Amino acid sequence: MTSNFNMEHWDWQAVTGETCSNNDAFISYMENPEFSFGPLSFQHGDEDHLMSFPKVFEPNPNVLDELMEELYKPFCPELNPYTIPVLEDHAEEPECQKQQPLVVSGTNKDSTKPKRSSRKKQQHRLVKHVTGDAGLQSDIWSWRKYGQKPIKGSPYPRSYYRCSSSKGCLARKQVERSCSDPRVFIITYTAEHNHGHPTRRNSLAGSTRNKSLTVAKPKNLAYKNEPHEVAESTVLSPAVIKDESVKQESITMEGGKILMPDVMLSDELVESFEGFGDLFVDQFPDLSHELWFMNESATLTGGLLN
DNA sequence: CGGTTTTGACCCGCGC
DNA sequence: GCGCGGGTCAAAACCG
Repeated sequence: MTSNFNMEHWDWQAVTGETCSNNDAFISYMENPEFSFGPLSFQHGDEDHLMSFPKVFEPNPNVLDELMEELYKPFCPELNPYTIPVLEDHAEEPECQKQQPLVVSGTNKDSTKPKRSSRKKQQHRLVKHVTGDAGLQSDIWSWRKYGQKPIKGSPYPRSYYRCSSSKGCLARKQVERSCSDPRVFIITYTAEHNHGHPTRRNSLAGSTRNKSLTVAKPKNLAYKNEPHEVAESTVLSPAVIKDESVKQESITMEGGKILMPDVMLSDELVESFEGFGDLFVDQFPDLSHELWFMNESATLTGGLLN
């Protein structure tokens, strides 16, 4: 969002629209007008699509109708001239980081526990490419890291996170650096949140330790013959994990229900909301917690940049 | 105290 | 059948 863009010029009620009543979609629509992110992937029926917006776009209130049409196109692929089909496994992804199908449930140490489902059962996956050094973004969900593994062919390990916003939530995400562009982080989301957006984040206790980001060479036999020099880890500080800059947002559309796996807010958007809070709350009292989130995001951003 | 990260071990699918 | 590679578990340590 450019600095001369005034959020107050927007007809927020119109942008929300009657077909977009939930908060998730609303926030996404708020993000869309910026058009500053790259390709936008989304799913419609069984097909994945990739849509590209202009990199530079300065919304003009006078063309709101046109913008509205553009905004709704992600959810109506047949209307979107930018739509192109994409492969399940992120076609442009380097070979070294193509993923195996994911496993759903836990281990089988205990025979009473449910067995892992077949890896052939491809779970629905959403892939985002983000940059961690450009703008700082926030992830509304709370994630708890539960594992990290070195990836063959990539100098960077992959980190595994599960949603800690709600117990029993199956949502997971994987974070890894792109081996082709270390500035780019590849975030893969699997499963869906079975709960609404948290009205507040979980405690940050234990999440702010300041340890070295380097990763010890794995001792697993599987890697004993591999000079796995981890020069720069995929491990991010918790704040960075929650403040990735989104280059690509994924949207799932199933049976007419719009599912937002995650909502990433641009730093420019956060800036736009400075001084806009009162107006926002007046018009959307139900979304006041989102505003709280954006304010916190701005705080996090400042803290990281200092 | 309740949340997190770290990390070695374990488990499983798949290719050979 | 075996080994590799990737995903998860769980104990320990850490943090507010």
